[in-house]
Amino acid sequence: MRAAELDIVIDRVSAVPLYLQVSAQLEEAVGEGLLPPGSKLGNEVTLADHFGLSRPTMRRAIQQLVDKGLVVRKRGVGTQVVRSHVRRELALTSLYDDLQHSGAAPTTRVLQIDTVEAPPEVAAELGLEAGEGVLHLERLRLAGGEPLAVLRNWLPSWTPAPDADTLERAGLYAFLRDSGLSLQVAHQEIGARGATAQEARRLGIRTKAALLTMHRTAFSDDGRPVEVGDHAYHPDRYTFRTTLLGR
Amino acid sequence: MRAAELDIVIDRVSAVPLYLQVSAQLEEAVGEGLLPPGSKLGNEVTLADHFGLSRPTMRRAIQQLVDKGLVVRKRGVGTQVVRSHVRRELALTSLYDDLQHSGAAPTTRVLQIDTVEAPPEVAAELGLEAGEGVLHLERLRLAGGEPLAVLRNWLPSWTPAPDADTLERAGLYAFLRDSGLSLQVAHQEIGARGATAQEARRLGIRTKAALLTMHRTAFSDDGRPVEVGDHAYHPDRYTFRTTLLGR
DNA sequence: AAGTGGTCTAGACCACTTT
DNA sequence: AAGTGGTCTAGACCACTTA
Repeated sequence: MRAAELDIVIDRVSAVPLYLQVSAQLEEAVGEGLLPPGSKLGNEVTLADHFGLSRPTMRRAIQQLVDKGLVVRKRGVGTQVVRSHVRRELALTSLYDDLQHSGAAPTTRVLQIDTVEAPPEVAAELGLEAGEGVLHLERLRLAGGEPLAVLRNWLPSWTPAPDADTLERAGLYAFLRDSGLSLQVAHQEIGARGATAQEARRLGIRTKAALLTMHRTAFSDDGRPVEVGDHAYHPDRYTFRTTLLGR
Repeated sequence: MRAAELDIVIDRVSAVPLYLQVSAQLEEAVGEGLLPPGSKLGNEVTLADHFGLSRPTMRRAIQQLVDKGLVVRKRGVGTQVVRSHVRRELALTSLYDDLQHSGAAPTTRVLQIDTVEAPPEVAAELGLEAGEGVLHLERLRLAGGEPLAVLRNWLPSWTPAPDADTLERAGLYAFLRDSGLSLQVAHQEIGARGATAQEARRLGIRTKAALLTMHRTAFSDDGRPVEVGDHAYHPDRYTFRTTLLGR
């Protein structure tokens, strides 16, 4: 099926941008197999016309799919659905959100909430003086009752402070969002190392067993660092998925 | 300094798109500290005017920086440089390219090149029948003489076949690029596990020690899968860096 | 009220691929 | 030659933030 034959509904009253309305419905069509791997979408101008959009808007909708790794475009040829099963992308959400969306019934056990002197590296990343007071969180994330990850986080003292109850109900990112702090970008580094005795105990693995680690600094929409995270994942129960784009 | 005061040179004859010319020079300015963390860029309309560009083009240049996690934008406020040291982004390049750019003097030892029956999972990912013949590569990547990663790759039989010499000189991605195969998108999954005895021997670590793993499927610009990679990295010598964008 | 970025339009010209 | 995506322009109107 060509994209032009799809049932795309456009609501010009909605607050959702047109290009997102279209790209979301195209993405759904790819997911449902209405646009099977290898099929062509049809050219931008025709599609724009068909849906009653300008070419830039239609183009932007398609670009969304390119950025997600769902389709590829080639000048002179056209736009085709990538011949692969779709994978969930890596987005700026918390592990809690991720799990909730995948229906894995995540729960959180708060191990510690306290104010500490910022360790030098954390202070540097948060743009604070060494030894300045920061909020320190330590949580155990579980899915289906099984331990999934040990989460350590540091927040500068100007941020609102969550309590254990909030964290166990909603996750850190949701709390920050609800506090009016919109996290816009994060830099993260993914690696591996052996588990410490404490981590091994908490995750139910052997000491020195492989551990998947993620270190992250997240920034609010005014560019200030808001959170440093240092997480350790059970290697059999978590992986990171990303889509890479060339040229 | 505001971006409007920067020495931005625009060459309208160049084949490089204007928005890339501008974003590259802005990125450089951020890297050099001419636009320090927290500083404002100035509004789009003024900048576009100043550089003699239309607003959409100027906007696209700035969007490039947003996508790289260098700046954040906020409606009603402006565009500010993120308060962080810049990190290299995760791009669709080979490990070989990565190392070469960082000046770490990478070398490659080809351990094996042969044609094998595709393992079921690889066949599925390459869109082949199980047992179909595929090219199988096994390489050891070193940096500064130290083993860095064990690289296993599978390519469908319709792709050109590199020889050991080519792989040791240029890397797999460069070879494919030179063969006219442009890799446009890749889906990858990053995880951790314990090293097998063979991997441990090759990387100079202990059996069952932590290993950083990456599994990848790369697609050409016509959407066909071109390569499956299964890599194991020395955990002390390699990490993955990514930038995440929200909302 | 003034300033900012977010979205959308309706064109234009070009580079590349295929027929 | 025909068809495709890539780039660029010159506007318009809107939503949000700050003063």
